[in-house]
Amino acid sequence: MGRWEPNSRARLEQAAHELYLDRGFDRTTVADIAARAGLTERTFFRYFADKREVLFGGSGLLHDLLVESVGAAPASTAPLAAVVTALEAVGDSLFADRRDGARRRQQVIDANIELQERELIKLASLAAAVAAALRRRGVPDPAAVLAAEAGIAIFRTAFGRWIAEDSRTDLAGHVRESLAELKAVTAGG
Amino acid sequence: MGRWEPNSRARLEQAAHELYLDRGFDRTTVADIAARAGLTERTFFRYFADKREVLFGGSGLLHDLLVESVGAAPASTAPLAAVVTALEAVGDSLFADRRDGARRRQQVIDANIELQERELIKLASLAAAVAAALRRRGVPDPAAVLAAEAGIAIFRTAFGRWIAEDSRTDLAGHVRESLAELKAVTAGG
DNA sequence: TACGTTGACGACAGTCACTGACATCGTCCT
DNA sequence: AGGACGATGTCAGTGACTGTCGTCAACGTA
Repeated sequence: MGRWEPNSRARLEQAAHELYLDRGFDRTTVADIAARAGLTERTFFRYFADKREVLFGGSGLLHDLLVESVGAAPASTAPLAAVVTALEAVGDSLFADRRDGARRRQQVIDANIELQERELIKLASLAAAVAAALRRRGVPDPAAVLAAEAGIAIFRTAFGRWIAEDSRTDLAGHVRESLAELKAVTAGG
Repeated sequence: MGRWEPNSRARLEQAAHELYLDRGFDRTTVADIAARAGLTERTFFRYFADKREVLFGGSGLLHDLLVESVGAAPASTAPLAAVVTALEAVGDSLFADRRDGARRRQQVIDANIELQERELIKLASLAAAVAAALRRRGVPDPAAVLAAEAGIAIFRTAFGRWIAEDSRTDLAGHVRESLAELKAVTAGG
């Protein structure tokens, strides 16, 4: 047995989520989080770059899976189709049984501007990574960026509706709907 | 004559821009800025909510003009067309003779992640305002958000290319090009 | 002219996020 | 046994941001 309780990182994450949810993000200090986890402030910052990052630990996984999935599409697939197919697959495999958790997380983020800033930059870096994956498929530059950006916009609106709903529809369905909406909008304008 | 030099806000803005540009954002303290402007740190925070906000003073103007311009389009205009037309008009009238300034500003922002976060949330709030303006025109909700989001994506890529170029093309031209690219991408995928 | 009010700023103390340097002590390896 | 290692604690520091109060010129008003 080690000198300390195991799973420090998970304990910090758990403590932070709980405190953010009931006190709100800006009324919980890092010292609070560390104390609840039975650790010190300094240790918190060894696991998380800053107070916000606790809520975005899963974004790396989404990032990797999305890039991989875009790269794996048949060579003949059109750029936006490759992105949307990747979103459907990854979204379902990653979020299928976690809607309540996602809802709570989003509730915390929606209540705080700094957290929204962090979320936006994560999404922007996701878009950049998808654009790079498209370029590797031979898609030239303005198109690659725009297809990636459009894909992320689709994902955002789809995710929002998936979270807002009570009925048991899947995320992928919302993604397909949002794609259709976007196509209608760009065709008409 | 007042008890102090006039134009405190402008002096702080000037000092901040100069320091951000040559030392970089994170190696200049608010005390530095205030001292160069002949003021105190406390006064800086009376004019700017935080250290980043100094670089985003003009965003309110862009916000208002864009919303007004979207609202002023003929009722028959399609959503995305209204947004893009507004972007062309406002972009030209607001940035026409300020490309060098915009370039320097962007250089500072691109060098610092916190500033990119702030820029992204400004753009997101711009998109939200445009979506609201579209809703006032009777555009239903998924379409309004997607058209606004698409418009902002168009603006971002257009602005990026406008800044990167040396030749004297106008911003509106880049906006039209980006729109065409997006249409091609969404039609194909 | 005297006097009260206001507005812009300074002074000061305090909180909190975040960092660097170093100490501590189980665990593991030889 | 003994030394290297890894996870954590301790401590001191910087800097962003806030609340509170004091100051003083300008301005209006009696």
